Amino acid sequence: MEPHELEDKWQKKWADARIFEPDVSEIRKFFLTAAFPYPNSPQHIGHARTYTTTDVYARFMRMKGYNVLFPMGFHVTGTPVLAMAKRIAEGDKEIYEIFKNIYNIPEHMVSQLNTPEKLVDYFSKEIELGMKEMGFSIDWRRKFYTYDKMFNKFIDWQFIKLNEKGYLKQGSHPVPWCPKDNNAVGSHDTQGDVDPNIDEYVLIKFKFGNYNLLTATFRPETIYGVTNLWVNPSVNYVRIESNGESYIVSSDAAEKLKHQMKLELKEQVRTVELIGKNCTNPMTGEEIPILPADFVDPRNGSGVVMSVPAHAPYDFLALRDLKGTSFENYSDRAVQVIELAGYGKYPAKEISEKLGVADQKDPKAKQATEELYRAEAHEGRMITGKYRGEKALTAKEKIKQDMLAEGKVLLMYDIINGPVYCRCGTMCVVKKVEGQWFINYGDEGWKEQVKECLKQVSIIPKKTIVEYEYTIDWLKEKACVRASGLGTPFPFDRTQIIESLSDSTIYMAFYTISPYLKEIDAEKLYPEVFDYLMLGKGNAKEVSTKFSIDEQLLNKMREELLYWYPLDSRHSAGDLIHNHLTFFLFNHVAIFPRELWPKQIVTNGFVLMEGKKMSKSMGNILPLREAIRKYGTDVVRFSVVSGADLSQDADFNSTMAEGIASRMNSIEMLVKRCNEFPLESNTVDNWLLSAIHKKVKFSEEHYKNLELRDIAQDEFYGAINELKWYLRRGGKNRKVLREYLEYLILLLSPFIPHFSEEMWEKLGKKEFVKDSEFVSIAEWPKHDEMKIDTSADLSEQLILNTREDIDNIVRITKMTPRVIYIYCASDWKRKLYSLAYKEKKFDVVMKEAMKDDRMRGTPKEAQRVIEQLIKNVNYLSPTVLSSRQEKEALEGAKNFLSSELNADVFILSEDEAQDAHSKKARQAMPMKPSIFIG
RNA sequence: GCAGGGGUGGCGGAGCCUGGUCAAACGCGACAGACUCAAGAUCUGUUGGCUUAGGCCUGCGAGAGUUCAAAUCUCUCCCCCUGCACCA
Repeated sequence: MEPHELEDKWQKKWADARIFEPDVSEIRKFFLTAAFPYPNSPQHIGHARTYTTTDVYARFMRMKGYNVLFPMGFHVTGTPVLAMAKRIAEGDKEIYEIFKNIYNIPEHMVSQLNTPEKLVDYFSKEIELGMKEMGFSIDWRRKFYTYDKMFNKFIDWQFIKLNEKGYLKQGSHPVPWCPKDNNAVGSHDTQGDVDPNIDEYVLIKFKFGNYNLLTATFRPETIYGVTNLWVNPSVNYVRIESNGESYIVSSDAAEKLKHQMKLELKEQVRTVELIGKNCTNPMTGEEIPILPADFVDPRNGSGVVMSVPAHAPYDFLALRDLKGTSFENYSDRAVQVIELAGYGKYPAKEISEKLGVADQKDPKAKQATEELYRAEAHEGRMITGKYRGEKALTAKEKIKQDMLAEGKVLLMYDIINGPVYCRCGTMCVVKKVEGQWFINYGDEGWKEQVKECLKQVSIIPKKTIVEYEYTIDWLKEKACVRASGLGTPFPFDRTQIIESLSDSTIYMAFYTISPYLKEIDAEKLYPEVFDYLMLGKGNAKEVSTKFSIDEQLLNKMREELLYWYPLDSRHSAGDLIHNHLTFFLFNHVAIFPRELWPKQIVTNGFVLMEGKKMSKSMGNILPLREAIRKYGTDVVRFSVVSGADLSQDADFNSTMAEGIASRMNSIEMLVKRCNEFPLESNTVDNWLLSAIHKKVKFSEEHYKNLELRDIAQDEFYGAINELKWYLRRGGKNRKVLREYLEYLILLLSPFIPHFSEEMWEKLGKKEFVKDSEFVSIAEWPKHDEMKIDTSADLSEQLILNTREDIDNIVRITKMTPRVIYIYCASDWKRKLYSLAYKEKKFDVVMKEAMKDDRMRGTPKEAQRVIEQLIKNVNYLSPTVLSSRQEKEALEGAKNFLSSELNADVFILSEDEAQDAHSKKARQAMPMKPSIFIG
């Protein structure tokens, strides 16, 4: 059967039997969720990693006997789809190209996706189909969209709760802004998808007559070393008035400052009115000149720069460049502010000369600046001013605060990776938004509780715990609303929309009640209703009467929540630790009682495509549904989760995918043929049974810890190799094979469920494990300790070693063996082996050995054997076969060896060796028989 | 800068927490052989160097140390990747 027929067949059967639609029951539950998708593009194989990991886990837990709930919804909050719909409506070429070439959506379809709703509808359906084709065991009855009315009411309630706790606050906040669109811009709003980076300049007021020149700097601590100011003669400067004061800045800066403070634009100021005149350093009171420099960029900061030639290479260079002009007499002045090991009094000069920087236009000036700034900030110490002796970095902050308090400076935000342009073509600025709402993740008491919570959450992989700890410490106020976007209006200012990372923190609880909420008019979902449903406040009767909602329904929902919550496992890619997953903890701690806090978080790495990161620009995105069509669901499932350890990136490539398919094929052949095998037993039978029971024994732990890669290695690739070896060794026992396969299919079922169902069906009535209509809900097998057979394992190991040794000899001697004698070591050597394993010391073993009559007879030989054993004392295994067992094992493999090597094989014990062989035979050691090739 | 993750055979990638069975799992690639008219697929073997008896040597970013013994532990250094927010 074609993979796709097979997939359809089982997906349909599962759906018909509703085996993934759990309800409240007596059975112990397991509730797990994966981060829901944002439907602004088709999902690719990378998205499938998290969901497949979750699904494998869900399927495993289901087989372990849990009532498992794995729901899914769609996150349609925020601005990207808005921006996308707008671009489509406007006929933006670039987006049409992306849709056509990368998403494979025909052009006539694209033009219809011109509203956010249509886009969401299109992509969410596409994604849902993909998830269904992947065979994810999702309960689709619980699906919702975050712009559903009922969800809005839920989020409304959440924010009312946060406010009650005092976790919401208002303040001002700088955001990247498009002055034309009058809107905040994210990376998806900018040309080339650039993410604007905002940094803070300190604007220092230098008194100039009745005005102030405003210089912009990142290094206010160098104020003590200012020798002059710089203005660019070819730039337009203007006078502005704000807060009763008058300032001079570049006209570009004035435009930007408009968005950050109230100001009036006054007259132009010609640079000739400035250059050569003096102004006053507000810190030192010193009079300093205003000089011309070309490096000053009017678009950066204020367009006026303070010159600190001792520490700023540009300033030193610009001064030096004045030589030969009328300002020549200013050209060699420097005041040292910071002391730095390895530098003298004039670090900027020293580094510029060291690097051979020609002038202020030389690109090397930038390098010199970066190098010196880094060193000084990190290791430099103040040698002047109030904070003399302190580190430059700490002094910087203190000096800034002091001057702020004294009214000597203003602050200005600027985009430091600019200029960044909005898609509309306008250059973005920074706007200081007043009255911005925040969730105060900086609240110390809250942080403490979250840390408490973290202690009781099982974090997988363990090593990511530090990242959560770090994030909890580092989080501060998080702006939680935006002026536009899809989602829930903010309850305390309905003109604002709650942004997407803030409305997705406790939605897991919503799944428990979402199917029932659909029966209620959303308008009735007042906060008190959720108080009851989520927190058990009040009682169903009251709520029912007050809001005319069916009491039974309320009880039912409360019951669902209490049954499913807390969440047993949360899954996402590792990049969300720094925001979503930590917010998730914060919000649960804030809103829910301790017993409903999450139990586990699992994060995973990404998927690479043929070794490279998938990206639109590389054009190497493999859409999930295309991958399914090409390789089949189970192959895709297997590839994305088994290619790497959980936290590492997995590589998807076609050779690997084909390899998986061909191995599945091998298993299928055996399943089909296994009943044709005779019942003939062979010494290798016990080994195969031992192997499968070991797998059963150890795979459970791997599944629990989501060590999916190990499962793939041991249970899939390992099984193939074992089966191959079994057949090669002449194994052909129908029962043994069936037993192996029945267990194996159970172990593989969470990974490759469609294939497993088919094999489960093909195997027919089970003879060794408990049967079930679907392997997907079959009982997880238990191993039989009795069948784990150490001596069978050792025997097989012995045969393998012997085979390899013979190969080695043949290869080195280049002879064609016609007859092979294998001599097994005597039992007295095995006694020494066990002694050596136990005692590990030569003299102890030797002493013990001499108590034995046989060995006392030939002390030299005993000594030689002990020496050898002690030499490799750490390689010895705890148990060892007896001479008889060894001979039996080899005897059982005689035909195998004989036919593989095309030679007559004789198995003897070393005592039976004669003549020329006897010397060689004496070298036999336990588990390493001596070999004589003739 | 801060935080996190890495540097292992031609490549991907285990192992390193709990030092010895590590010339290093597993896979890919390459080479040789079988099958085939041939190619592909498949199967068998080889794939650091030396070696006519299962052995020896060199090796896991660089350097130093601890140890009988280090890819594995400690220290120093170099290099690479990711994140740093209001954005899903």
